[in-house]
Amino acid sequence: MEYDFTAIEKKWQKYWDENKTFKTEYQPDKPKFYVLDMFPYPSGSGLHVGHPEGYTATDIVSRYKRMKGFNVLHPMGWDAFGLPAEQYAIQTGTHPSVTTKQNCDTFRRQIKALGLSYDWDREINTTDPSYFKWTQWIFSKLFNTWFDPGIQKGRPICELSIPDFIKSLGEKGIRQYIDSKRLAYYDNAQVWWCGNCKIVCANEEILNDGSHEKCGTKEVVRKNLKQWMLRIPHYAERLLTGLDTLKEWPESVKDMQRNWIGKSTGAEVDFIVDQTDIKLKVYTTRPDTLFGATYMVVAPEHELLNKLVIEEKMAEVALYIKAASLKSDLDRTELAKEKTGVFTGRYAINPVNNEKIPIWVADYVLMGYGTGAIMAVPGHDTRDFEFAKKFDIPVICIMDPINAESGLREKVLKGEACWTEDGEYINSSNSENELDINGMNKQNGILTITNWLEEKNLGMTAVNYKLRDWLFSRQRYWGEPFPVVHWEDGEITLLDNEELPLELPVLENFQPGEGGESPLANATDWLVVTDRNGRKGRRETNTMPQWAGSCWYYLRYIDPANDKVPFSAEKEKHWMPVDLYIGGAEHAVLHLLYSRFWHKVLYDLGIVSTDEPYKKLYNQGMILAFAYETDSGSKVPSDLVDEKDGKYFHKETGEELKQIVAKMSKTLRNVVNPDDVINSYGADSLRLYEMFMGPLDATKPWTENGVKGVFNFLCRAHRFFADMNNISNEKDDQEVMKVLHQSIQKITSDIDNLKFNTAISQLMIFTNLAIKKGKVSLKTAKTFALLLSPFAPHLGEELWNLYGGGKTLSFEPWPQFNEKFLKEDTFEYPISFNGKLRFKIYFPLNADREEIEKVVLRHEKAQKWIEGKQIKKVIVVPKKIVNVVVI
RNA sequence: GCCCGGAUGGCGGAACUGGUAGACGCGCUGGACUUAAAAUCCAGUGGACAGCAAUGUCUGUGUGGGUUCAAGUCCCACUCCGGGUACCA
Repeated sequence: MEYDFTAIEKKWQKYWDENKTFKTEYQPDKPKFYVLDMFPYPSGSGLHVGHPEGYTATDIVSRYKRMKGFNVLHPMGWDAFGLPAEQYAIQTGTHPSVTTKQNCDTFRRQIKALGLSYDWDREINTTDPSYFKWTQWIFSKLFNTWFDPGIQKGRPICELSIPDFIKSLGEKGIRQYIDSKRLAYYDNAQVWWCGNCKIVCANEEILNDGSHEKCGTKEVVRKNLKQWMLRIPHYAERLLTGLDTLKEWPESVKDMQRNWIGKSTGAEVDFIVDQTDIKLKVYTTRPDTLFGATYMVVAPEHELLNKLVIEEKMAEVALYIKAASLKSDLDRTELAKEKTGVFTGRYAINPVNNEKIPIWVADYVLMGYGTGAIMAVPGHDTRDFEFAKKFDIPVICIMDPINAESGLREKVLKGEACWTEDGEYINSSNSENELDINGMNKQNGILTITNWLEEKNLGMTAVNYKLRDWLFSRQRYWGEPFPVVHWEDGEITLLDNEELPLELPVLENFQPGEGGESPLANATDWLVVTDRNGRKGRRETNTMPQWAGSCWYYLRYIDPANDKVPFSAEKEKHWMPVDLYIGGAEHAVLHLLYSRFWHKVLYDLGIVSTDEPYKKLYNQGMILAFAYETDSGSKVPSDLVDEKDGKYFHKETGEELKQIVAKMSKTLRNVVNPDDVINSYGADSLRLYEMFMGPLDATKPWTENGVKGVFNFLCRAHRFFADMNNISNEKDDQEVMKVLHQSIQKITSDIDNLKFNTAISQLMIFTNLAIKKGKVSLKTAKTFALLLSPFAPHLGEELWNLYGGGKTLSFEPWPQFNEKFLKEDTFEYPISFNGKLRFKIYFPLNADREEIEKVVLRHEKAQKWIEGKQIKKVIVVPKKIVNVVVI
């Protein structure tokens, strides 16, 4: 009987589809399990083999949990807004919604061909107005929320109390005050603009060398445009501390988020500017190095800069500011770049010793972090050191690197090298103001000086975060429209909830508007609004970024058809949090941080019931492919490569090539298409292979032979288990029962730990034994079908059906292992001498140490190792090992 | 530079809280079936050495040290590879 995988897979996919086998009903009395995939962007090129990896993993867990009696929520949908469909529209005039629909259809067909147990009735699409209605609704919530730092909580804007001095400013002042507190606000911000494409780009589209990834030109500049921003830094502390509660997240992801949030503790210190009444505030993490400060730097954008500069330096400084403003952030931060700067002609007074230090302007200080001004300590900060060396500014060593190697220590003490580590302070006292930290270490120094600053009212402890406001608008057509009107008098109002969704206008011209505006600027009818009083307004032409839809989609799956509210509160309470979330590591920071941020806001507003959305997170690894390169490192497309005796040669030049592992790419011609794999080996083989390749989180290269290997296993399994001649009425022998129950135990715990590769190897071990035995009982064969089914569901169902098990095995109870079959009464002890294994002896499990020791030492084979030596001791580890130590 | 992660046969990878390294699969070798091949089945397979052989000895988890009766696993130093991030004061 042949393994006709195509027929089997079609048959069961049709069955699941028609019977809605995996439709999830709301059953509050049953334990729930919510398994989520990071939903895909449906690109035009269809599924690649990377997609099924995560999807198969979650599918295995879903099927397993169903059999374990859980009510499983396992949905799929489309993150379908995005640039490619819009660019295609610019080129061809095809509306993005048409392209999007086609792509979704392809993705759905391909995903269904994998036999994944999604509840397709819950399918969502971020471009669907019935979906983005609620994305807009959440935006309104963000707009109408402020963060109360006192209780570290988001609150409705109507609960914001207005200070009296603001009230006295009148309506406009009040409005400005309120706007300055909203989590969503509208303000000038810099964006990337590609002069070649005449389009605004996202940060991630700008490559490290400053070129635009789409067109390759370097005509990318910064432009100042009015933008929507979200005040995510207000939630920095919550987002940070929340990480500690996520016990089932990979440490690496949490570390990346911590780094991204970038909390640092230090002090703000006020410096008086000599001969002025200006106070210059700096932020430093090293207030202990104040005695070593030999100059100060302010960022070119610093608001006090113009007031600071002395007359004679005005022109030079103005020139410098101009030059800096033309540089992109990238130029400014490019490594190995020579530092630049200009002296302002002004001096500041160092509060610890009243010495005058020059104030410079330099673009290595960024306006967006801290106070935009620093005290520079070249002796103990590498950047300041570089700058000081270049401009001949004195370097004072105030910390003796007592543990450094002597040559370096000499240099540091002379100010010829920079030392940033711990040591012992020197030159750090001033008797006039009773400050002395000489001899202390870094930790005490920081503490002492900070206390001193606070006492003297010169500074205070301060905390800073690297996390910046989130630029939340894109100058694009194919995104969620903002439910916003800009009125001619400057007021911004939101649409009423009843007016949502605000749909996109139908356009024929998708070219960007003038001056960096989105194509929506062309939709004049849609754009202009007039209110009841004849006041004219204009809709927002920006749209939301792609992150918006993916920030909350896991909530919509809970109640996808609800048109009254985004989701019912009762159902939300039942299903949340997501129990298992699997996706690529590329979303470790942005998507997961943004999504956590929105969730926390919704939580504060009482809209969701949990503080964190995702209980367990797991990153699947990337699937790579073999590629080939010449000695000089140039890549050779895979179809130009011949293999001979494990070596690789260029088909045309005959040159020997190196096999390397690389990302699949069209240019390397090593892309594997899941459709092809399914046609040749079936979906079960594809699923099984992707899980068998290695640990789920590892990056691993695809090999055709590997697929053949698991295909071969499924053929063997089918040949044996689908042949009723091999299924007997008799009881299985002890060995079969033992391995069967070992398999149940191992596969169960492996699925719980997402170790699918070893679970599959156990299925193979059992199959090998069954084939060797020639017959197994019906009960055992049924158990095997159940164990196999999460991994290879089509074959699992087919066997189950063959054994007369009923309609579908999807809700059959998961097999339980019985300890009694695993019990052994003897153990084969490895006997080692001085740690080296020499031979083995069986002992009954209840044999005591003395007895084992006696038998081992008397054993014939032992004499060889004992002879002429002294037995120092004998170590017996029950059920593990015996080690005889001789000298 | 900084922060993570990794390195085990020809290849992908196993190895519980330190206790028989190399499970399972691929590849390879030999054999059976076949006119032949494919498919299938059986056996072998880290390396070196000795032996006709069963077998035996040595060696072996990136490198160098250490702890331990015992180290792939723990500690210290280093090399290489992958990911993230970068004038964040």
